[in-house]
Amino acid sequence: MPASQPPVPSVWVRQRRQRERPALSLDRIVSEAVQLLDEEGLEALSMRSLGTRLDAGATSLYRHVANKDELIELVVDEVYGELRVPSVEEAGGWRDGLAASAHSLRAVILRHPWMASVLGQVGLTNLGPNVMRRSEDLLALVHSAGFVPGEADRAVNTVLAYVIGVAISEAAYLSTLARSGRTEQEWIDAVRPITEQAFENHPWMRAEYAAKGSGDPERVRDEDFGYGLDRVLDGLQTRLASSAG
Amino acid sequence: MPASQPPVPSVWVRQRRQRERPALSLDRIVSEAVQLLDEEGLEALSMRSLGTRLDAGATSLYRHVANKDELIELVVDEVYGELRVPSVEEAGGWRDGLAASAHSLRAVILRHPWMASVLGQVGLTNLGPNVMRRSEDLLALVHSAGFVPGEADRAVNTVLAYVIGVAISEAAYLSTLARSGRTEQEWIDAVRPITEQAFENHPWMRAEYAAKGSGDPERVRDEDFGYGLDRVLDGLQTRLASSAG
DNA sequence: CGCGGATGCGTACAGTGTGCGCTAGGCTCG
DNA sequence: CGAGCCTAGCGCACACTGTACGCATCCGCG
Repeated sequence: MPASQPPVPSVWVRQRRQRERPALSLDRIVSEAVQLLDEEGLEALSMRSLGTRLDAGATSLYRHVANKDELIELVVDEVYGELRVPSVEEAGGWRDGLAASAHSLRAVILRHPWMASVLGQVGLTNLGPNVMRRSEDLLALVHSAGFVPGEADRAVNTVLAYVIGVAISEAAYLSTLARSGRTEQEWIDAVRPITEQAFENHPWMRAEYAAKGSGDPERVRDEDFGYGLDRVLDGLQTRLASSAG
Repeated sequence: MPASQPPVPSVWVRQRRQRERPALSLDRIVSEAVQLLDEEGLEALSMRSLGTRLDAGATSLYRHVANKDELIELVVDEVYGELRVPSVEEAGGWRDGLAASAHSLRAVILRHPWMASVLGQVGLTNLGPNVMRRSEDLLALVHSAGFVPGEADRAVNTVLAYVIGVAISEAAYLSTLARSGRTEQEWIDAVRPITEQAFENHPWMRAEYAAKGSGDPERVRDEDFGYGLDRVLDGLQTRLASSAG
């Protein structure tokens, strides 16, 4: 018998059933990971910190997850589950349905800004069960609009790509903002001199900057997003009209 | 005098001017970092590995760069410098000019697939000198189309968001493909049974999959990208027509 | 010739993902 | 009821990360 012994070898001392919380499980791991990411951001997620939150050792997680990358794939799919895709009937038309889905996806990503840093790392996002469900619903939506198989997924992907492109930039901005610990207004004030100096030789940018004015930044982002989304949906509608005629 | 001495204290032994390569400089650091990233991917970039490539110690880099995040900001801006934005005259119209810029941006990101993982982390991409130059050119382009200040940047951002959304997904896919060490066809064959089983309860997805057929995957991606880009540009054109009328 | 500022580097520290082999509890089979 | 196995969990160890600190060296100036 090796040298290590419990301090006092007695039944009364031996700690039994110390886990009052339910045992480790994939679900518990994934949902705790999402919470940790939401609260403390991507770089705060380590196997050790996640283990601690679950009253477990770091390496215990590896009984349920092959490695950290796999954990992240699971987390991404979990979050995609929050996406809401209405049926044509609920939405009252394919266009409103697509618009609602787009707004929902943007909201999901902004609710979990770390998604921005992670979306570019995950290869086969498309195979997760939640992602597949939502994709199926989106395809049904655009099919009802009149897009035929072979074109329907192109239509869906056009909208998704736009939303992801916008949301990733926004999320990256909001993440650095959060890390800075300042309010958005403080941040803007701090950056203003730098940007204005950078506009020195860029008259068009200065003009845009001036035209945008000093409204509520969040409202500006919302409206900018809506503007582009309308253009994308217009483009799809044009396509439908011309191929139907 | 402390204990450490050169092995043989003599002028003839002392190594002098051992650096034949030019001294460390920001430019050299950034461009070597881009090369390293292109050749070995994002997770191969460490301060130590980059230092070694430059015949320098890891910590020497910190004389030129505040930290790794700043290095990455610089690298991103450097790569954005590869973007080509034609003038209206060169392109023969705003629409072709925007399309060419979009194709160029996609090509840049696919040439440097690690950009996908990094775009979501970099906050103020917009302040880099190269990014600002390209943005200014893009604004000039859409202004020539008839977009007024306050709307021009929305038009530009709509296109950019679409391109970034598409390219990020593609780049993430291509990165995992590269890491797998297989050819794309091998990869597709390996994944096929999984996807087909996943399509079990997803008839629309199966229909799309079938309609897409088994063409050259790269060509399919190119055409898919072109399809969405046409829709986005259509949407912008519609907007121009209606606001002009 | 001397000196001061810039540049590079060696060491060190805290923290990372994860492979390996042990332990102990719950299950099944005799 | 007992024996054995299966598995979840854990402690340790390893190679590696970003980077703070202080010393050594060099270049250009007076």
